[in-house]
Amino acid sequence: MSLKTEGIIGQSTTLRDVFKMLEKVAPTDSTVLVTGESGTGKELLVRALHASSDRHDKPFVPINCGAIPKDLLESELFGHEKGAFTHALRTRPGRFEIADGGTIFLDEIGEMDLTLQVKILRVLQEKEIERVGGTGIKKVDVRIVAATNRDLEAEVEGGRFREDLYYRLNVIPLHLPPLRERGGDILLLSDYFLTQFCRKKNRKKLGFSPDVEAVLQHYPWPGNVRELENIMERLSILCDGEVVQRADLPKKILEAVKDLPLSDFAPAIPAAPAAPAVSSVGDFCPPAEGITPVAAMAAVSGAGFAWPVLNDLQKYNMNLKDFLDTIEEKLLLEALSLSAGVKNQAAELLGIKRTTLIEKLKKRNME
Amino acid sequence: MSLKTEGIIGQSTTLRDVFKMLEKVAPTDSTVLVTGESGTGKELLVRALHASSDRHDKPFVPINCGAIPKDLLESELFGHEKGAFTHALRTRPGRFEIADGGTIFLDEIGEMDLTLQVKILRVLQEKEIERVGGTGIKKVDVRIVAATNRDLEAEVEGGRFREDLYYRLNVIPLHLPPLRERGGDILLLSDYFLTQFCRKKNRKKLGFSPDVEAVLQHYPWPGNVRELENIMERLSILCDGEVVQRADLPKKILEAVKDLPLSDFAPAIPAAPAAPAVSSVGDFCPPAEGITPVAAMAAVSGAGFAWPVLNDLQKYNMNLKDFLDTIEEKLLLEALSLSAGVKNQAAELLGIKRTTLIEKLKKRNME
DNA sequence: GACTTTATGTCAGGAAATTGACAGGTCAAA
DNA sequence: TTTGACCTGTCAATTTCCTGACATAAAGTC
Repeated sequence: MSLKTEGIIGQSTTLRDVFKMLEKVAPTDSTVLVTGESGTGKELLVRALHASSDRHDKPFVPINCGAIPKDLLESELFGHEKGAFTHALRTRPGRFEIADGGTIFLDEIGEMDLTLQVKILRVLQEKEIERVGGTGIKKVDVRIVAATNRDLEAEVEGGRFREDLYYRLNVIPLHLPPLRERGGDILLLSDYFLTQFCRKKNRKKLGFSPDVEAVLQHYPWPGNVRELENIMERLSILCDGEVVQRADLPKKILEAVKDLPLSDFAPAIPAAPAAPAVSSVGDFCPPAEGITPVAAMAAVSGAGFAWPVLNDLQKYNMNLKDFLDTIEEKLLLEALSLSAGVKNQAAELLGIKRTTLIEKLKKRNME
Repeated sequence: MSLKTEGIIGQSTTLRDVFKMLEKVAPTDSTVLVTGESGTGKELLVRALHASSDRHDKPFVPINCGAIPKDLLESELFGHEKGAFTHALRTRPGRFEIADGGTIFLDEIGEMDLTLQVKILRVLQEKEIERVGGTGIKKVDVRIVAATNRDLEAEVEGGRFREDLYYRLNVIPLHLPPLRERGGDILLLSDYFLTQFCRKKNRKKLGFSPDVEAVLQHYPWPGNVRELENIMERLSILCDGEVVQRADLPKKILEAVKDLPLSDFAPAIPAAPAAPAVSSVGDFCPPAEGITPVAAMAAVSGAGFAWPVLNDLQKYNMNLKDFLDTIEEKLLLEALSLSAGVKNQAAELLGIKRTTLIEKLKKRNME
């Protein structure tokens, strides 16, 4: 089966195909390795995988291995006992424990330390973990899904990634091609995101004029899905009519496709026949329903994270500054919690200087 | 019927009762007026009302009349034609048009200008609107729900609110008593919010120790539901075990109830028997399901707005500064769009000085 | 004990954000 | 034509924020 799967996934070029495969793979509990450029929506895909698996009502625990300082990552994954290291003030469970019964998503696994790789391997083989400074081992039932935008085979060659771990992870490889190679998906995704944003902003659903569709399909989307999502949000704010016109698109995009004649109405690549959940039946954005492949994506809506809107700000009777300050405070708190109170590490998590963190805390009389 | 409703609503003291009434009122399309202190969850209630009405798949359009500068409010509600006033660069539809078929929620209606009140009255009576500087009138089918924390009768007395509008709005009055008068709801809500936050953070569901329950019920909650929500989020971050202990609570709360003996385990007010959707059956936070009264609330989950978490930040590979900057930029854009490009008004919307807005735009090379 | 690593707080200089004051443009009504 | 009500941008003074440098403490290693 794994061979067959490999073949199909390898050839698939549209999101629909990927999701079809997803449905087959989802219930199997196999380890999955997702590859693809930055911004191709790997997390989106994995969330959909989890949502359509039998584990869907258990935790989905994503962790970005590249974003967490490596000295923190181990205790983050496996937890630690009180006093395991300096300032390990209290015992806290690791992500594997939290994910027990569900799915853990190891994003950017290519960035992971060689020493930690061994421990991941152990979880894969023995299904058990040990906390940092821990006394005993604990059985866990976790499905592991990993993702990377590096070429892992090359990393193995270069000795930066353990070969045995690579083969353990790579049971089911899923490749997410960059958006520019998935012409048929572009309109599907554009419509999906635009609909989402319109709903969030309580706006009428927007449509695309034919030449906008052509432009969207010819633009190379260097930022992949992330960029597309961004553009769609922008349109949901800035576009005035009920149909997005060529002039509404950002200059950057129009520049990039300016060789495309305005009269070129016919989309070069026919749009994949949209699944019902996405096609525009009603005048407004209906709540996502059904469990079709594309709906699986809708089900994980917000996977791209819903950025705050002005309305949220008004709801709390805040001005811009207070609002941003509040968000900042919440993030400070969370970072401190994650690092068990170690300011040094909390600062690193937030990507700010330690002294800056201290200043921010002082300003707020925190701790 | 309206009389009977009034009576029951007037007497109800728990959320369950209010939601029961909601179910009766929701399908009727009557105009509803919600009263209650700031932070009692008026918007939450109204969203639930909309969600359980026949209009649930049409737009729900909230607008905070108090937060929007009054010269903007009219064009915001009714839209405007191109050139209707200085810098009305383009024609844009008003919220009433956007809400067509659905529900519009006029929050803080007590703050509304007398002149605008007349126009609202007209919508109520004639079901038609006219854009600012508009050429013709347009029929709309919108359910109007209003809310205020002022004493509208007193406002009418004082001539600050039109009596005719008051009676038109006040067909079905719903009063949301402050949290401190709804002892039985406190645990229900606490559990609900805590569950929500745990799910968002991929954490195991947390429980309360008996004396924590007692404390929560005795604390006067001056900030009402908003404050409670805030505390629950804090706990979902800071609490380490699987059960919230007395020591986990903020000092402020412990101070306020310090006269309560530690041994007073028995909750003074018995918790309302929790509906299934909220009671903790599984170990983890299951997705909300069902359409019971309390589930109506769960259905509008996120009504309190999901604040960003560290995970979102990592997902975008951003540091704290970039993240906040991005949010800021999105809000700037939206404010500018809402004010049709008038920086003066956009600044007011954001609660910042006009010059500050200009600087921020300049920094980003926007427009 | 010497050395390394990792944590901590303080502080001052420079960078950046915010704001009030100024100067001016446009439009419509008087 | 003048007046008032808007809007606009610029600029310099003030305030706030960020960071690098310094001084120190606790723990582990050789």
